Amino acid sequence: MATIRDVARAANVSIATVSRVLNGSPRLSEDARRRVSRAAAELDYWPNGAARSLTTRRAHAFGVLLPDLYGEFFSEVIRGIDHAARGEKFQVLISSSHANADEVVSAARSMRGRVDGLIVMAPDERSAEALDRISRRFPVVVLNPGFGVEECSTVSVANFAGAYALVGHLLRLGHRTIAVIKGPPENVDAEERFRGYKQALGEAGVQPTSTLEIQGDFTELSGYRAAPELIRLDPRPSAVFAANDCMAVGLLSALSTAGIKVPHQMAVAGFDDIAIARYLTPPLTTVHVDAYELGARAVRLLVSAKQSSDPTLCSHEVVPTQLVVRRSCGSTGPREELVSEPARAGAPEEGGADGVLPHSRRLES
Amino acid sequence: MATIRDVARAANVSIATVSRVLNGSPRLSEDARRRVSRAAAELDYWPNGAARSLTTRRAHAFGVLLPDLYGEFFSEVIRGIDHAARGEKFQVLISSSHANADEVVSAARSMRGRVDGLIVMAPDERSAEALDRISRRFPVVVLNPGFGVEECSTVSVANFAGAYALVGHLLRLGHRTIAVIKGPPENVDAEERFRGYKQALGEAGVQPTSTLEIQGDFTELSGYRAAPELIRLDPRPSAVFAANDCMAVGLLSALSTAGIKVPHQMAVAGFDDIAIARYLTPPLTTVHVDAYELGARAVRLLVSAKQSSDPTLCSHEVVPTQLVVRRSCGSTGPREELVSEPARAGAPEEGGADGVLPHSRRLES
DNA sequence: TTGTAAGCGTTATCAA
DNA sequence: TTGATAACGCTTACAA
Repeated sequence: MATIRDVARAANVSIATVSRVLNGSPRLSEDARRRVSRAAAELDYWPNGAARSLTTRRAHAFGVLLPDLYGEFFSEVIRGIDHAARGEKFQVLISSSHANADEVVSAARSMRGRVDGLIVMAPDERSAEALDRISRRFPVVVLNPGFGVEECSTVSVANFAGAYALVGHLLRLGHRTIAVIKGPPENVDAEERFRGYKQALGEAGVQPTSTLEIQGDFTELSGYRAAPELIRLDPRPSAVFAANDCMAVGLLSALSTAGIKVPHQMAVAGFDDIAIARYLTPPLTTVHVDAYELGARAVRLLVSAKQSSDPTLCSHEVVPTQLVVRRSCGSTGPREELVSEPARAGAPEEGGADGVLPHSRRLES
Repeated sequence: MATIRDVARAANVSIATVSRVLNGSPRLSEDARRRVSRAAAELDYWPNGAARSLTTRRAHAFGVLLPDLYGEFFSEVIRGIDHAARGEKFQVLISSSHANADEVVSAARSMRGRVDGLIVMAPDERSAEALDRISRRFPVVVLNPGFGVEECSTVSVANFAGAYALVGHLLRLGHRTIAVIKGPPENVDAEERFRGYKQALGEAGVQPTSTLEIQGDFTELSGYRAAPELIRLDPRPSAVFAANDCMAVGLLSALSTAGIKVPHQMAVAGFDDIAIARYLTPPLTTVHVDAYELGARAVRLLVSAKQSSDPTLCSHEVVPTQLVVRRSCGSTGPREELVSEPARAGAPEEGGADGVLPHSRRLES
């Protein structure tokens, strides 16, 4: 493989000149420029990125550390990151499946010298110390941390506000006995969504009832299993808020088997707005989480941190969620205004598929 | 940031010794080992990857070049790659949204020195020359190439076999007038699926009828628009093979609106087995494409190429597809044996969601 | 068993 | 405007 030395030799100049030409430095004779360009093209010279980043101390790359890569959420986050990074001419180094804080640190460690910054999604609440260690060496943006993060920037999902808005919607539809299927106990998203639920009920003057709070774990199965419990309740809830769409899917399936009509006998709402939500029977009212935006903002934060005068300064952003009203909760008196969903950010135009898809209404929260 | 020199100074040894200890070289005094480990820990020394790969000439990373990152297919490919790479202690450098061959080459170029091999999905058929250029500098595995690739290894999806098996299934169900909604004209997956369709019909002695071959473009909308055409046909087809699931979704939606019962009045089948396929009404019979495996195999190929005696030797693998029988095509006489779907490779256990999901039958092809 | 020193392929700082 | 040459931080002969 040709190196800068080979090009220099072929062009009959020094390696310094080759470097200058290739990096577009001013103050170069047209002659040198021509000779170097020609030699580089002839040898099909590809500069070595490792050598370059060793001297310049920048890698033109971001690292991404995730607990998992499974499911739409993570793939959308990645897509947002990739897209934004590409716009900034940065590459993306991915490392996923980190089950605990130690793995995150070791992955970050192995990226030393290869990335200019890190986007991290912490696997659990005990990662605070890990983040601290990492952020001493890299600019770091933490995605949706579930704990207080001081030393680095964060981008979070508006879980609380989303749940609050959704339950508010249910209340406005006239529901007063609203059950909830909670997410896993230690999960921060789950906790925030539950807080939003409580808050909305509290403000509406609805008494909290612990029997209406069913423990789930974000799986379809746990939603399925919640059904008999819900049906048995007295008074039976007229609406159920599943803390994520997967559980709503399981619940709908079980209710359908049990012959309970949705939304007439029981309204069902979810959270996340996964792809299948609109194809369910009935289409699921839920809260849209913009994972793409989460990733894209993280990149922007990282870029602006590098350019700012005080790189240690950190900001905390919250990506808003959107209430997506479909048919699983019925409608308020008069027919609702139907608004088609906007295309996903950065998604390829799907040629007016709007005409095909179930309509829905969106409200930012 | 501490460098190897700082560690050497603190441990009172030479940098060579530090390097040896950190890389686990044998023939070292316990004393040196202890002192170096201690100093490294104390300084929280993180080796510089760029420097390391500059000297060792290996980066412990693979590059991934994709046309897009949108949709389940690509995210599953990435997941397969990431998972397999992690098993081999390799990192993954991603670059997507390449619209043409030039962009692919320039992305590959920018990865020089930073990766040990490349997994490439070519954006179009004119990429052959680009691949040639790239494979002169890296070991390359091409994902699902639509053209003959000699100079590097490939992993492909069994599009032909999948379509052949699916149409065979329709024929066995007694269908003789089977329409097809084709994919975009230049698309290789689309072509292969169409070939499989033709072949199956041909072998069954069914005359090809050009009016049964409707042009689509893989979008939901094109499937939707195919419906009136199909309904108007005389004789009306008793089954339709949509060359991908998106088009099947659009078609189902249109047929439902038109009041045509699926599968009784018209059977519908798709290809890809996207996540929503099993949630459609009725659940869609389709062909499962294992994108995860596609990615994972690419990594394995790359790894084995590096270890083989002749790294220029290349192999061509085909990932089999699976016929997934759900309810959109009806059933053969006696009730079909119902077999639940296996978990996705490498996916987290979803705790027996089998009980919740629509059942389906799978056959490898 | 350890240290010295020569790279790896760039960029950047001097002089010229 | 150009060319030597010294970094950058590491690994690895080769010597000791």
